[in-house]
Amino acid sequence: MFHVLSQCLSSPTATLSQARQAHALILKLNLFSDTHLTTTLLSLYANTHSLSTPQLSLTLSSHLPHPTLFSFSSLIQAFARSSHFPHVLTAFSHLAPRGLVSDAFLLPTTIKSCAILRALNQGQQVHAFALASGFVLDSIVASSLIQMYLKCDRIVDARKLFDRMPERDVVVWSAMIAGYSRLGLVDEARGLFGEMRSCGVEPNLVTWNGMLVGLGNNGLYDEAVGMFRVMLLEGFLPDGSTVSCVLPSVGCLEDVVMGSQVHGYGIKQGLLCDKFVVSAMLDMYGKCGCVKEMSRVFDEVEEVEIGSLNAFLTGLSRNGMVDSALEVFNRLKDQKMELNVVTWTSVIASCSQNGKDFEALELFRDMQAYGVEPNAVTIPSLIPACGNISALTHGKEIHCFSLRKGIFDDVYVGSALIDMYAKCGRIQLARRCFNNMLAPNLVSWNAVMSGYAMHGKAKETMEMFHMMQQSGQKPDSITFTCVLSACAQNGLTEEGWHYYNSMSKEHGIEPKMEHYACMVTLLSRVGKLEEAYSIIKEMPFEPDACVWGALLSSCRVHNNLSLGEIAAEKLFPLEPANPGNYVLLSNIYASKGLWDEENRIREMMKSKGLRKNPGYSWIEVGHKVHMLLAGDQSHPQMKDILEKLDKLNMEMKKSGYLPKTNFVLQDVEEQDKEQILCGHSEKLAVVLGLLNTSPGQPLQVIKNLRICDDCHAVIKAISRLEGREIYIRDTNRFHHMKDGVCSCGDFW
DNA sequence: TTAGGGTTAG
Repeated sequence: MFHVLSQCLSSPTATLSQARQAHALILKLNLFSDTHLTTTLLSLYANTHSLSTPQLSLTLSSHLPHPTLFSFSSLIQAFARSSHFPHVLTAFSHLAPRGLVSDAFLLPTTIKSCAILRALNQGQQVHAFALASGFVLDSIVASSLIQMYLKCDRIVDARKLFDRMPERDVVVWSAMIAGYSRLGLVDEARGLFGEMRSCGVEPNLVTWNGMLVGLGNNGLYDEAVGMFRVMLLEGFLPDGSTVSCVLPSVGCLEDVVMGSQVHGYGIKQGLLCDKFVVSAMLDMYGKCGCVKEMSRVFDEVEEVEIGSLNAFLTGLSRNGMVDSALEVFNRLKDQKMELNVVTWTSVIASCSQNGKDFEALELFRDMQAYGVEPNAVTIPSLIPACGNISALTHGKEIHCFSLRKGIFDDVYVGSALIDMYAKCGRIQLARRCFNNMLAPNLVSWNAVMSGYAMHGKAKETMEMFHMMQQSGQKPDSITFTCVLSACAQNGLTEEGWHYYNSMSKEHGIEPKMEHYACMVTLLSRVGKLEEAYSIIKEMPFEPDACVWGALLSSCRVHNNLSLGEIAAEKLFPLEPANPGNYVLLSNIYASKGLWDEENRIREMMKSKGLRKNPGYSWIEVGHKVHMLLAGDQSHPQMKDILEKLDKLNMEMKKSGYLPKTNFVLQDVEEQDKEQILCGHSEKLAVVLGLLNTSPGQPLQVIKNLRICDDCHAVIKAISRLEGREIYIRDTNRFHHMKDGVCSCGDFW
């Protein structure tokens, strides 16, 4: 019976139910005193993943009265093989109380379990034992300990052990190099690599791979690819690991030639059955913009693996093919493929980055319905969607969600929240998020400054700029875009020039297109149109549409025809299909009563098949975001909206409001002009908000075009008449209206 | 019978 049981339990095909039957038999026949049999039973339980750590402890103490070191060894190896690392540690901890002393062979497996579990404390205990027993002199024990310290981010402890080793083989050198690489300490890794060779130890594939990862992960793409070439020259044959280590760098350099060579090599060596190689290849082609090659790699894969799918989806959306990405995603979801958090996050990010904000919010709900837990990457990928559509309620919910999940000191989440609150009109909340951050980075500083700039708060933007420098954070070119645009919002020419001049002089940052665009806006808005034009003429590179657009738009504000025509002449070829530019020029003609010229531009638009971009606005009421189109009658509450607007108009007229009909630049009767003004989407959205929210509640509206003068005046009046704070975000900035006054001071 | 390396989401 004993023999049969033993054989049955040792069989590699033994199942859980067989283990249970054997267990029952062992109990019945009182065979628990046999160490070998009991150990085999426990190992089988371990392999079938059906024993919890407390159960194990209990079983060990009650049923293994006289175990030997051998029974523990085989048990520990079995647990490690079946990835039951906590069991390894439990079993190891049962040695000492039984008077058993571990041998050198048992230590590496135990230490590795500590490393995998990041169990530093237990690892240190094993280290103490290794020191006391002298096993630390064993090179395999020492390299396990080094690895354990590296996994626990204790590089100094690892290095101490490394330096004390009497002899160092290629394994331990490789481990140290990879450890430094992973922590971003590339100089140290490079140093060790050289030192190793001068000590006469030749690197192997693992050593090279460790270096390649370190270089690539730290942005040293050129050096990574260079090292890869050296490696080939020295006669090393890259394996799958090497290929997936170097491909990310090839992708970041967009080096298609190298990429295709590696691809060819991979095919020849049969490496494309390796999932890491496939996803790295997809990622590389995606980054290089080679959608066709990427799709071919994906199509040729026999079985779609989750990592490759994720790389493929990201590659598609990186190349603007969001719809294709969603189609592939939906198809595989319907085929019941198991999608993970990376897949969901990837499609959420591509939606929120490509104007599919509502879809992003829906995907976030779906992923949870599918039982996939959002993580610290999902949250900052989703938050921009709320900012984009000013969905404050949704944004706050996601903020709460992240707090509930314990994700609050993440710098990406923090920065995304700052941006979201600023875009939803709540600049104070944005600032509070910034103040709560433990370690704001450049992106966080830029987010809060861009928030202030967007709200026209130049003083606060400049204050933050100085605080940032005091904190030791260096500005980048985006920081200056924020500062300059804040100056432009407020017509602060002197300050604008000061910061503009300091860019290259004090910070070594050369002005880019957007900085010129800010300066042109700043100068031209305050009426210094000629000065703005001189800046354009002195630019060291060809101005783009933003620069000319800024000039044309100010020419429209100041009705400057001659410069407006110059700007338009440059702008039209750059953006032949942008109706806004034609509208600006035709409006300048209209404002001067030059109806023939105005007509000519309208005809030009018509012949190009262009129509004026329809104006629309969004407003969030409760959980629903409503979209209103200018002049659109389809909203179910439209009758009530127009009635309310009529009433408000009457009240405004009583208090002296005159419709600013010069902003209806069409050759129509005054009465009709007034009618057209009433249909502007931002007004409709504000009134919809008034009708559906309780008195005193603030309203926020976003508009896809710039707010017109009349809407600005009317909504200011509404804020006073109705006692509401109203936030309007147009393409340019925020208008915070309260008690009949706007935060922009009527300058925009 | 024990030690070292890899891809994909912000």
